[in-house]
Amino acid sequence: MENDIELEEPITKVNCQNHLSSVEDALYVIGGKWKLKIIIALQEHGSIRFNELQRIVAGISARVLSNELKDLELNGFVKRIVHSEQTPVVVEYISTDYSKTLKTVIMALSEWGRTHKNNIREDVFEK
Amino acid sequence: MENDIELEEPITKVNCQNHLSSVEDALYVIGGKWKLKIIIALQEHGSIRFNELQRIVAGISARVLSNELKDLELNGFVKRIVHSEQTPVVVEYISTDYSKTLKTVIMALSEWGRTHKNNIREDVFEK
DNA sequence: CCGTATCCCGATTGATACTG
DNA sequence: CAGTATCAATCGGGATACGG
Repeated sequence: MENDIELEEPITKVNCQNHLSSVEDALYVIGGKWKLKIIIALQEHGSIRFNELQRIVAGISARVLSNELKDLELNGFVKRIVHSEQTPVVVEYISTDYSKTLKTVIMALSEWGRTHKNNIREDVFEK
Repeated sequence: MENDIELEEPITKVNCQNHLSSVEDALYVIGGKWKLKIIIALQEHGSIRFNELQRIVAGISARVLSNELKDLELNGFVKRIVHSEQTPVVVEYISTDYSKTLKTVIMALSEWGRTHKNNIREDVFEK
């Protein structure tokens, strides 16, 4: 990165690396097929049990859901609460305050996905 | 379209399915390890050639980059321009206007990733 | 009911080499 | 330079079965 500095857009190139790096960091934590969907389900349902969650996040298997929940718990998005006083044991999952910081991300993605779907239905494929 | 006042339960469940569905649609197109990063690089560099792009999007292989670019072109995020008058052939990739609609998504993700990284560096893991 | 443990398959990807 | 071809390896994830 030495000789192609044209002084045209020096800041842009820095911004690019910043964005790339930050987006990469974000995707590392919330990327993948399921994580955001689980977070959304958790946020909007308040408290959910395992099987209910599996029903809401359509298509996910118990094994994958279990693994994803562990990941999300480690990263502070989910709290796992065990009611061991009951039998059989009841386990609830709730979203944490930290997961609320994803609100703008989720809104942006949701909004974009919605309009994109409409665009496709209309005429994206006709030039 | 509607007010975002936090209501109680009934609307929430509908919103959940809406969000889940929309986010799913979004991730279908821009999900995965590379797509957003390629879009970012393209947006901020204006016009890039293949090998330059491969350098910027660190870690991507030529094969994967080639496939991703085809996908992105099909979905209207990238335009491929071939200058066949030159030898060897020069190919540039530029981002389309449609990819600009992702601006808020990228900003939200980038911003979140940045603060998340800072949080981790500090004390997220100590309660 | 709430998961975990295996097994296993197909898709994704990295490395390398090669072509126009 | 701009990719493509091929192969090997990895990995996410489904199916199933089982234990607490």
